Amino acid sequence: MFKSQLVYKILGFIPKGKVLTYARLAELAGMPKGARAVGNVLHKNPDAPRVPCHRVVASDGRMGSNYALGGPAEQFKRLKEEGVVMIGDKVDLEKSLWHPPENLILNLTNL
DNA sequence: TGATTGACAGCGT
DNA sequence: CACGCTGCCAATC
Repeated sequence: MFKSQLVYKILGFIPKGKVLTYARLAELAGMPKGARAVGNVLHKNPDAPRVPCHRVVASDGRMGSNYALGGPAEQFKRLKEEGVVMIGDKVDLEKSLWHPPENLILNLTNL
């Protein structure tokens, strides 16, 4: 059972206009220190089309460098269109960082 | 089975 | 404030 699957699932739960950092995503996936692992998993990204990776940003609020859908500019534009608050060329994590509901966390734990 | 990789995070300089 | 080094985890070769 690959944890990546759980990561993808969580990504699917992220509402429009909100983003999640790799660290937070990793934490939700059960890897408190596995931000890198998450990145690696997404890098392979066997389910690229069904995974909104553009809603995943780094802890600084910046997006991934080797983004696969068309580059950072594309991701940036898309986030902006979704309603994500941007500060310069970064994301305002204070306002656009998704706060996952507890029931969802319990659900993930149950998985 | 073991070693290396890779879309990161955090702290120090 | 910007840049660099180290630590971590899972997936892949």
